[in-house]
Amino acid sequence: MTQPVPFHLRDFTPYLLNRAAETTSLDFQAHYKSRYGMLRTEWRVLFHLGRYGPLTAKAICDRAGIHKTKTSRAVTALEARRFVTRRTVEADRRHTLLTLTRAGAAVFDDLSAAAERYNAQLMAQFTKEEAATLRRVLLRMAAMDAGD
Amino acid sequence: MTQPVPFHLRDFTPYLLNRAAETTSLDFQAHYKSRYGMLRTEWRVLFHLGRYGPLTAKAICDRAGIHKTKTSRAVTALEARRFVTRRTVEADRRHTLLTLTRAGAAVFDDLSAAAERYNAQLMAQFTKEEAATLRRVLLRMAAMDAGD
DNA sequence: CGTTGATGGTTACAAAAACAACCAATAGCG
DNA sequence: CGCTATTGGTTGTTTTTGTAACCATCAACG
Repeated sequence: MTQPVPFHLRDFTPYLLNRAAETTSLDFQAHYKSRYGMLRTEWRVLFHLGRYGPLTAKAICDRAGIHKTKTSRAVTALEARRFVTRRTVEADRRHTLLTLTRAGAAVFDDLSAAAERYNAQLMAQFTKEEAATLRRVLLRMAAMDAGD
Repeated sequence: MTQPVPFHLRDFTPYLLNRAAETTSLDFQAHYKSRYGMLRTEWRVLFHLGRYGPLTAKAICDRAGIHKTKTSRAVTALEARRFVTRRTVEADRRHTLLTLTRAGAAVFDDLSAAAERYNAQLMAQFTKEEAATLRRVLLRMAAMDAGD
């Protein structure tokens, strides 16, 4: 019972997205993995903290779409490397505010610059219109209408 | 040392790709996971076999970009559920040719139809041009110029 | 106030993936 | 032939992730 016009895997968007995501992430991984021994989740958390200021773990979860256990472990690892510090919010002792240390901020500067360069180089092969369309479509698909 | 014009995570393509890939994959996962208890890799392997005929494990690895250990284990699982059969190629006994059973083919038909529907629904919110651009850009990024 | 229910966050355990070592079969070459 | 290198594939072991249960703190309502 094969379909009349079987559709190719190349036309299945989730598959394409996964392949492209994997390829580009693996490429960029070299930066944070070899230089700083970080995992992807740790890099994401670090980026959020560096870019969007001190945040609670919950805020990172919401903005970055990372599960709270993953975030918790990433923060533990980042803290062990002395890239972030935790501080309990006295007004509501359930929250802990996360801040980058000076060392963490330096890593963020280095990596975010590398990310920007990588991104520029990656997108250089496409036209402005293609890049704009890609961004718009992906944002919509990821339901990233607000925040990140 | 914050950058003069810090760039947003929303502009970092690998991040967007990961978010979109995760969102769509999680959506579609419901189909093969709840109905057939399959894992993503298993679904991918099954799809390749259903769509592109009997293949060796190596061929699947190359075409689908899946590591050989993952493929091996996926095949073992699919065989246990009697969705595929292995047959050693006598001309070169290192190869084993994988084929879908009737049951496996039925699952493929069901799931590929579901995939096509899901994809159509996902892309319905975009214009033809957007969809075409997305496909072209993703194929290029994933370096999927040949095969899948 | 006191009890119930959220909420932010961590920890314990199970599932899956990454990585490396391994085995059997074959190709290539002296 | 016989030795070494390569190839297709599997298995073992360690990391990483997912899932669920848990703890502490606070909000809300009687």
